[in-house]
Amino acid sequence: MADVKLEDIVSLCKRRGFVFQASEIYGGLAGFYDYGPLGVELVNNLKAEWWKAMVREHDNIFGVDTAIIQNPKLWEASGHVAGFTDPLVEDTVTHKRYRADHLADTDSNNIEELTKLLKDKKSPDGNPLGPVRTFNMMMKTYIGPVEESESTAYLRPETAGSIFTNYENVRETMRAKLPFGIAQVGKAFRNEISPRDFIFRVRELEQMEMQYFIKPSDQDKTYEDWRDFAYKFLTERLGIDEQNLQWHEHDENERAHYAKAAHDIYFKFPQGFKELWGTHNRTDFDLGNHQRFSGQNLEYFDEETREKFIPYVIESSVGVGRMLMAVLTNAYVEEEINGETRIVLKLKPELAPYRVAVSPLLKNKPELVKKAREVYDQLKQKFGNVMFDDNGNIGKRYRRQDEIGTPYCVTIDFDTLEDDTVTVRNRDTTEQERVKINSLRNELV
RNA sequence: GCGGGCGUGGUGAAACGGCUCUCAUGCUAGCCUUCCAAGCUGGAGUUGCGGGUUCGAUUCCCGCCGCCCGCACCA
Repeated sequence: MADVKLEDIVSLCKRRGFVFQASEIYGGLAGFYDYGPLGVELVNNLKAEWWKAMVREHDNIFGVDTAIIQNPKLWEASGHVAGFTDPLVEDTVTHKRYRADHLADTDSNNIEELTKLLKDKKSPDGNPLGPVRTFNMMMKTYIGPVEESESTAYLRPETAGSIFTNYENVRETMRAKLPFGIAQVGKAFRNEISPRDFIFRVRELEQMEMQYFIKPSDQDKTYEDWRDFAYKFLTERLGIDEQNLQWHEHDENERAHYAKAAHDIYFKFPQGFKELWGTHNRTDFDLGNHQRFSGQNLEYFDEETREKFIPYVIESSVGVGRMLMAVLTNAYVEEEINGETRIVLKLKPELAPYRVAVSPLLKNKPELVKKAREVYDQLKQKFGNVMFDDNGNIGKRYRRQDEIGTPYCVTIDFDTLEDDTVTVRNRDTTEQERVKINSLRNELV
């Protein structure tokens, strides 16, 4: 089928209650989005699936949920205060912005030093440069009611930081031995210069991250394993087509300050192949820095070899919003049915906002409605996410469910009253099957 | 942040310096309907925000906000 357009996804999200612009009635706020009733269901399903695969199915991976605001020293140790506070200069003619340290060809972040170095330099376009200014990508806030510099804190720019600071706590309380992992799902905040592409690049995002602590000698094998895990999760658990996925290895220039190696899985978003899930070898960068900055001993003692060392870390990191967008894009299909176009979300049944919709064939026959309500109540107990719909005609209801990805529609007709059977209509094939009410629980999988 | 384009019911579109801003679809109420958006009769719902020009602005001008594209950025 033709490539999915971004506007199709945006329109569907709005129309059907997946994603709304934040503060929409006030004109919105760039880089912020809200999940609607269906979006939150789908997102919760995605997170639950990840948590299950990552935490529940691994004996040696433990979950945490840490504070969004941490001691600011954490971000000094992590390199974010330095790495996020980019010194920028502006071309006074074209108003293009450049990294001052790049133009000056230095590692320094010092404003005075950079100003000195760039004093007689021109921009790449040959124009004079404006003053060097810092641009901090971390969102600042204040602790306490008074805005004093002493009370400055940051909203976390990633969830990984506070996993590292809990490394020792988790190791100790869970009596964990290497290798083991710590996983977290949570919000992070970044002052993106220009948020773009709907929910792809945003200023408030939710991450699903896992940091796997290992012996340095295991780094290559473990790195490979977690790359496999990510790929399998996307294809097998989320049903994403392989043709929509691509591997991308970071070269030296692309890598984050903490990473020795980085592989991303790219997904074919409406705006092209873009980063979805990263696997990084962070080495002992983080724990090493935290040991140095905090003065706390974070070494691991290996009973077998009687050695002490700082564990290496392999990170697996994926954004919830991007995963949602990928799943929607992957599932979005427009197809011909009886000469008309229908939009259908071919979501895996476990992920769909509603597992099943229940309808009486006709609305103006009380005995059908009553029976349909009974079936609805039963299924509701089993699945929880069940919708009742008796508005309009039956075809209209089917199409409505198609568009929100409900895999099954159960219809109660006059035969139901005689023999307790219903029709189960399949979203993808549109075919119907006659099924006993008692066996419905097992059919709708 | 720079440059360009755009902003009209929920969605997708049309029109206009003035007359009740139009259409489709969706939503909704009633009727009808024995399986794929049928039909009939009703209903609610729109010019992003602020200012200016004007007798009068959704239309023209300015600012802001937002969205999309390109550049830069993406730890």
